[in-house]
Amino acid sequence: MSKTRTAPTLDDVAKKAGVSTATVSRCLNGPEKVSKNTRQRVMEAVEILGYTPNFAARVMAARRTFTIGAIIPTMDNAIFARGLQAFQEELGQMGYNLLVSSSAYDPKREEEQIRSLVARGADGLLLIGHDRAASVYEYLENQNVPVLAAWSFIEGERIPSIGFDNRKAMFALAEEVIRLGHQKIAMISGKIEGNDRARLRLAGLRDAVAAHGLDPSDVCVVERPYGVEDGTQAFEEVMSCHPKVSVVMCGNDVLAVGAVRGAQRMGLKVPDDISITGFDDIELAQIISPPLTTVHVPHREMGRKAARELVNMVERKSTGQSVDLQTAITKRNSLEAFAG
Amino acid sequence: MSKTRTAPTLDDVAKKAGVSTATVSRCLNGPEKVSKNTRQRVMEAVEILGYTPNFAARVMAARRTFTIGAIIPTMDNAIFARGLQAFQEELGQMGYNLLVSSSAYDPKREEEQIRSLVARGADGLLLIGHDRAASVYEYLENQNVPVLAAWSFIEGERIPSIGFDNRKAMFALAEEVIRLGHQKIAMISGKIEGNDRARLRLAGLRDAVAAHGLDPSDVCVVERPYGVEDGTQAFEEVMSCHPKVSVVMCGNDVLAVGAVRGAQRMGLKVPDDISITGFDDIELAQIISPPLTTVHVPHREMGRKAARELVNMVERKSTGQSVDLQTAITKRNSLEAFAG
DNA sequence: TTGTAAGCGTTATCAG
DNA sequence: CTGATAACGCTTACAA
Repeated sequence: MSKTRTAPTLDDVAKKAGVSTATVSRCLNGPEKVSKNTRQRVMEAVEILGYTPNFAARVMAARRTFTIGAIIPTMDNAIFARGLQAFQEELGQMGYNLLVSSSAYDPKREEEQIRSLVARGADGLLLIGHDRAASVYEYLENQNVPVLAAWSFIEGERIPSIGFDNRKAMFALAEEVIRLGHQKIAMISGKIEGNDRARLRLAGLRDAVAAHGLDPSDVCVVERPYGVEDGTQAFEEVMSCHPKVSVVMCGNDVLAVGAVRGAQRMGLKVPDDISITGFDDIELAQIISPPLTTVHVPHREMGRKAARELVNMVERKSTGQSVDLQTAITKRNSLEAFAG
Repeated sequence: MSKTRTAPTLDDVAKKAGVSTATVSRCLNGPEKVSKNTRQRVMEAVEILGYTPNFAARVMAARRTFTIGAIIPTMDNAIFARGLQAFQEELGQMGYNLLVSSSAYDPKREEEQIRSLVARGADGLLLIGHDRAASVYEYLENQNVPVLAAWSFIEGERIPSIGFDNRKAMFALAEEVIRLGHQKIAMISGKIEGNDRARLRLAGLRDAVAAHGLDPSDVCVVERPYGVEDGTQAFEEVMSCHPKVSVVMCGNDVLAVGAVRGAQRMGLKVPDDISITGFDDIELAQIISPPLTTVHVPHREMGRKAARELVNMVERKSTGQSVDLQTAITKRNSLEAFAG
């Protein structure tokens, strides 16, 4: 008779309170639908038993979870942290929970996580960016789950997006760089496969180069996975292959921080000997010295707006409104006029 | 008749394949229990329909989720990121999923999240540290869910822990500080309520001060929520109230980075005018200049070990083994001998 | 206001 | 190897 104890159920509560399960259920969900007396008895029983409703059962019966799933490329750094935090806060205010998974920038993993979150009954999904296999979108449509993309605004994609124009943003920064007299430009980009942000930032740079009569094929591009150390190595590679480069534009601030460290390691002064730019304007960008000239992204606003829009979609109040948030160039000290 | 399409179920698959639901279920779980022919037919149907098993239903029937829940104080910075990443990777290898929530360092929120994760059927829970209301532990025992604490090793607590001795670690760093001739010491601590790591780090500092014949009530302590800017403000406060302080020991690296910036803002050179120490040895510690002297914590090892132990507990192969990981002082440049 | 009972989509037991 | 069928714990008409 050493049966392992099992969590109490609705039934246990009902028995202890001397009512039906339906009544207990009502107490818990819409307390106003139950007389004060019974409610008190029920709540007491709940308290004594330490009852917590079984989520799976509730989901099955109610066909709603009030939870939103989000899949981000990584939680190993700050790029998505701030926006996601705002996303979660806003969701919380609207009575929704957030479930986060990270895909480690791996499309396969992302697909698994999407399926897992959907199977778990997420009422809606937040995804980062647009680049993914068509089959994923088909699956999503089939499952009839509202999905919103963030961190990238692109019109005419299969899902609406609350984000910003990565191409335009990088274009603007590159123009500034060129205006400052730089001609030999290198880029350290994140991995481009399945990553429209990286892809479009590079495209934006090429646009600007071309627009100013320089040769786009002249810009030296190195593609790296994500991480400070990757940035450092990439920087060293760039400088050894192309010593005449006067500015290294990085696909994000983390790579840029790595690049700055690479420069320091090589005994190069930033920005005197070499300019470096970032993208995202995470906290790190101001902390490193020299502080980074970078593209400022309205992370928190994006998170909040995405939360509101996604919930609207879930509640069928919207079919998906995209919004193009404005970015801005934040000038700090890592970029300077070409003195060469 | 504009019925919104609904995700396909086991039943749909069974019909399409011309078999019973039981067979489909077997196909999906233990493929070897089904003849090759039927399996093929079933898989085809699954494919065509784009079927994904409903997680809630599965959980209800199987009474297992193969998911582990973790509640961390914040995802807004790197302190827990690295360890958690390792935790997730290890879980993945063992066939488990991870669900993460963050409590924003709020005990109430943490309790909600615990209940939510348990209700969601988490097979086991990872919590950070030990300080929480007894009622929480009672609830957990009542629910019969294995729980493990991390980031803090304390013997004799209600749950086993895979972590390190925060008190001892800070004691060691403080001894080093004192050995270097510092006598006027200040501490910028994280919020202590419900946070044993913060509490014990402060205690460790006081231990060391007392052990060296200094007056513990002489150390100026300011307690702050978490964040770079909090560290900066705290630093300014400390220096204006206690200008003779020669070293500011911070409860974690984020606060320390803030403190360094505060010093810079006040025109103080670190470490010439003032020494600053951190705790955790996150990536940021090496990036800031001067790089931080801090306590190195074996984040990844902790994450991996915690994953293995928790899964053992879930699978009833262990009743909970604690482990005390070793920390070490990482000497960089933010701490120097007292020159006054 | 409360109770009864029919699902919700799986898995698992037991026959065949 | 396969098929019925009984759980699993909850919500929600529908009745009372």
